[in-house]
Amino acid sequence: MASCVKTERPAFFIEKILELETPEHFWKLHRPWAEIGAEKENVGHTLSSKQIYPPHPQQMRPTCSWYIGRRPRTAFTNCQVNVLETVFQVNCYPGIQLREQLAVRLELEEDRIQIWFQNRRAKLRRALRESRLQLVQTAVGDLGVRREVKGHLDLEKEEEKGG
Amino acid sequence: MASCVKTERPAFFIEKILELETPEHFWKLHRPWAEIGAEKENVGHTLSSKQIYPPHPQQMRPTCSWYIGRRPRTAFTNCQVNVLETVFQVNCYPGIQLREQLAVRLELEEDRIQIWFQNRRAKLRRALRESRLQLVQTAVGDLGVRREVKGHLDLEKEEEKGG
DNA sequence: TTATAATTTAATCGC
DNA sequence: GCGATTAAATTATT
Repeated sequence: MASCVKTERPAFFIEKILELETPEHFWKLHRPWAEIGAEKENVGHTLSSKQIYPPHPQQMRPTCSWYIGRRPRTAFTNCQVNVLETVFQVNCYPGIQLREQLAVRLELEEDRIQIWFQNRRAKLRRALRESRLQLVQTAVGDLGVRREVKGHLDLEKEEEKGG
Repeated sequence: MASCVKTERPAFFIEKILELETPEHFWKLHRPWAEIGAEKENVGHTLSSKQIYPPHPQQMRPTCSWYIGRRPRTAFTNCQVNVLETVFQVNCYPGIQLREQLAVRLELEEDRIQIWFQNRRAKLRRALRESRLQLVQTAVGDLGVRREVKGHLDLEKEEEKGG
């Protein structure tokens, strides 16, 4: 890409820097839920904040995604979603305090709440964008239809003349 | 579901939940992106001039103008990132001079470079913080394991005695 | 397949 | 400059 073409410039300081080896990153971000040995015994009741354990104690295959390092997908209940949606209608930017309260009430981690609102806002933005786009498109379409109609009428006139 | 049972706590009035109590929050409620639907034309995106964005009003919570005026996300090429990472390994606080040089070489604005290094440092800090945390947690976990093991051993002794 | 939870990271805000 | 947070873009799961 253009960004990477070598220029004819004399050696910059950067060139020296760039000649150094690039040791790849050896640390991964810490993913507590990916730790195998760190299961908790009290799986029955959640609300243990920040202490995460494999969601499916049965399957311990190392091929599982939680093993690989991704947090297992949270399945919100209808009820939880209802509450979140209701709050969202009034305040789609809940502060930390509200998020914590929601976390307690819904028995979720505060992180899940925050992510939920982020994704929810993205969804709203997407919807608005699409509806705006559709508005434009229908407007343009209307223009096209009118032109077509006008063309047809003109053509009919011509035909009348010609006939 | 358990998440939704009503608790007996009366002190959970909706105003607090929705953060309506603080007038400061009131004006930021539920009004994102809808107000001014100004779709801006797709910017050239590479070396576009610096001031195409509305200046940020004095105090800005997440509000609509803040969203609308947001700079379109820069998509760095792999090559650009590689160079930046390489430089970062040597100097994660590049001065203005080095940043300008990088900007020229990578065909980016110097601002993008600066932001990149800021974010990169934040990432590094986060990683270090979390790896430290993990160290502590595994240490604590080890303690727990040792206690458990000791308990088991004690129990075995007891059983031996009893049998 | 779609919807959406989760991840990564560029950009923004307040300090 | 840093911490926190956001949006954008993407990945991946159910």
